[in-house]
Order: sequence, then structure tokens, then C-alpha cells
Amino acid sequence: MLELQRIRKQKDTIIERLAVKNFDAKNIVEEILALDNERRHLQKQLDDTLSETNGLSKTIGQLFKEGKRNQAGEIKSHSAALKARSKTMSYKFDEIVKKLRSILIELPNVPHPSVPKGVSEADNEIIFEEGELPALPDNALPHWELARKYQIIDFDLGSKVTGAGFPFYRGKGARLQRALINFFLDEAVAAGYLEYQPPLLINADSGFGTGQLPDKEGQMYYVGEDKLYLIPTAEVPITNIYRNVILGEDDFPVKNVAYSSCFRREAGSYGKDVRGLNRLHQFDKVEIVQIQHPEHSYETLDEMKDYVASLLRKLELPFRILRLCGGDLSFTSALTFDFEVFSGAQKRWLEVSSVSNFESYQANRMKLRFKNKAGKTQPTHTLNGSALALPRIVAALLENNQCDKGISIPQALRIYTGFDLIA
RNA sequence: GGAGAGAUGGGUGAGUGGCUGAAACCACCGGUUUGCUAAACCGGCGUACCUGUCAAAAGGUACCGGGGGUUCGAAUCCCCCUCUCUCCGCCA
Repeated sequence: MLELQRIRKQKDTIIERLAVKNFDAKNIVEEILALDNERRHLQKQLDDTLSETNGLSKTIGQLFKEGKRNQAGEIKSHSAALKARSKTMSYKFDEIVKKLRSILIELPNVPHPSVPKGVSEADNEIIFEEGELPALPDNALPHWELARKYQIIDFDLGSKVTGAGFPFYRGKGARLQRALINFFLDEAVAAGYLEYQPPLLINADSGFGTGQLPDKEGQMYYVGEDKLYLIPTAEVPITNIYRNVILGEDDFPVKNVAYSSCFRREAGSYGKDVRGLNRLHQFDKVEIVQIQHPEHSYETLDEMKDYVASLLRKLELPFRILRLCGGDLSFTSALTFDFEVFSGAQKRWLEVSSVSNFESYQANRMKLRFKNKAGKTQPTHTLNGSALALPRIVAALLENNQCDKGISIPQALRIYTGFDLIA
């Protein structure tokens, strides 16, 4: 949610920049400003009336003490009339505030100046590429066939027990999962992140805080019996730790990491993109979250970007970094870098991480603030990134490292897997 | 799941209808004193919105878990919800 003050001050800039996201903000911004004016006007009226009533009440108390009951009675009736009036005003005021808020949350975050205009992922800007694409023989197998061949992931069994998109990992496949999780967590802790193990279900307030609700409600699994949602990413519980929190300047940067299973309904997904591990309803991910002073958040974004790159380098996977264009940028993000690894047999780039700066958009929404040097509270900036999402990493590892003897494990992972080869 | 108790500012905790945005103490910040540290003393110390202003100062309103009600007036009385604690039951 954008700050109202900012909309008041930078109306034109905001409209201009949101155009990069292909969002026509003109009308909505005008409406917000009109409602805001109305709200302020009403509040002034209401406050004045309440102030008058408070004054009268004090007088009544005084008169009662002095035993002047008759006089008090007169004022009482006046006060009662005022009260009725303030009640009507307050009702109207609440309506306006509610409406203002509901419109305010429809306004997406303003993209950073470096975000290129564009309508789809085709317009994303490749800013970095590293590693050699694997030269696999023509008979190289896609990961879902390798998974079957070596009996390390069972998709059919998942379908039987749960449904499509809920695979079983088995034997060395399961061990590989565990190895990756430990590898990612250890790396993050070494980089200064504090490890958390979050709840996998969250309440509606938390869903709202990070922006999953109300707009992406259909993407989360909902446990109606208890009014809880399964987390689509650890970002939600980890960032919401700081909902309604006021930090000190000394607390920056807050660096947290968490492994969690992630649950996504992925309603509407279909086709070749979703085969095998490419898109699942349940998957594992290690997520890094930082909370930073607004002046330093972009340095932090770079730091996180470099960190994710270091992981892929250690896994010896060819990868590239994309700067998302306006059209592909999420509702809440100001700037996002996507990481893609090349999966040799599918001959496709697969997204394995998304590192974003939300600036104050999430923080303002969840009232995460800090006291600045001047002693005023202002929203912090929040950032997060996957480091990393497992399934597509596994897909690329399996496909790229396949050879006659089996699938070889990259050096960095071997101390975690305890084996060099899946055969 | 059953029974009971409770929820007050960063913390402890007072407050059962008006003079309480809230005592006191601790923590914290500033100052005085002081070889240094400590102690002592003095002062400050919540959040949001509105008015005001170049900015401030100043003022107003709301907030004592959340929502609603009674009353001229509610932290204080009533109703609902949430959460916490204790005991019992169940259980990884």
C-alpha cells in the first residue's frame, strides 16, 4: 500500500511510473485524493463536535459536584443532541475511511526507475549470464524420465495419494532434497541470516500484510474449519513477524532465512510448462528476507542478488539474471530480479529465484516502521528472495549432470548428500 | 474438548464511572554533579489522524487485547469474539 502522503505529493510521478506497469492510475489516484479530502474535512467536523461534547461532560461533572442538578440537566440534553450528531458523522467518516482504504490497496507498488516498460516475460531484460550451457547428447532425458529411471521421484504415487503436483521423493531423491535444504540454510547462516522455522499456516491478517490477500486469495489453500491459509512461501510468516512493529535504526539490517514447504493451488496452470518438477502444488524453498533502512535497500537488493548468484555458482549451474519488465513485475514489487537456470534436456530456462525490493509497500501495509534519527516513525523497506526454490534446481541438476554412469552430484553438495552419483 | 483465572504504555504494576493518556517503580534518552566508572539529583520518555506552519511551536480527536452496547461522561458497568495462564481429558 502506498503512503497517502506520497500520493498527495507525487501524484503525477506515481501515475507516470505506474504506466510502466501498464496500470492506468489516473482515475484511481484522483478518486483517492478526493476521498482523502472528504475524509479530512469530515474528521475536522467530527473532532470539533466531540471536543464540544467532552467539554460539556466536564462541566456536567463539575455542576454535579456543586449540587447544581438543574443546570446540569439542561446541559445534558444539549450534550445528548450533540452526541446524536457526532454519531451520524462518525458513521459517515468510517464509511469514507473504509472506502479509501479499499481503493488504496488496489493501487500497485510504483516501479523503480530502472524497470523497463513491457507487457510480458518476453520483455524482461537479461542483465547477466554465467556458465556454459551443457552439451548433452541427443538422447538426453528430461528430469521426469530420469526420476523414473533412477526411482528417485514418484509423480504417479503422489497423484494416487494426494493429487497431481504432489510428488514423492524417494531414496537418493529424498536425500538430495534434504541435502539442498541444509546446504541453502548453512550458506545463508554463514552469510549472516538468522534461521527461522515458521508455521506453515497463517491467518488472514498475515496474508493481508504481505499482499496475498485480498487479490491472490485463490492461489492459497484455505483451511476453512480454522480460517487459516497454507503458506505459498515462507516470506509470509517471516515478514509478518514484524507486523505492527517499530524498529530502531540500530536494528538494521534484519536478515532472516527460513526453509519451508510451500503450497500453491496454481489454478489455471496447464500444459508443457507444468510437467515434472516444473510446477508443483507443494514444493520446498529456502527464503531470505531482509528489512532495511529506506536509504540502503537498493544496496541490500544487490547484496541479495550477489548472494543468490553465489549459490548457483556453487551448484555449477548455468544461470542468467533478468530484470523484470513492468508487465511481469508483481503487484507489490518495485524492482525484481529473476534468476533462471538452464535445464539441459528440456532446453529451457527455469525460474529458480525471484529477488525483490518492495520498498515501503509491504511495510506500510503491515505497519512495520522504524524510528528515524529525527525521532519520527516511518515505514521500513522490505526485501526478499528465494535462495533457492528446490524443484527446478533439482530438475536442472538431474538433466545437466546426467551421464552414462548416472547423475553426478556437484562437489559442493557431496558433503550433504553423502554420495557422488545417483545410479 | 471440559472447568476456572486473566489481558493496562518497552517491562513490572496501580487504577472499579468524571480532576486518568493513564500513579509508582524499572528500563531508556538528555542534563547537573564527578579523576574514571558508579551513585545521587533534575528533566524527558506511546501511537495514529486532523488543524496549524516554510518548518516548528501549539491545539484537537481517538486508542488501556478486538468489536459492539449502557451513560451527559467508560480503562472502570454490560454483551460478543480473540488470545494467554492454571487444572482435567486427549495426544506427536
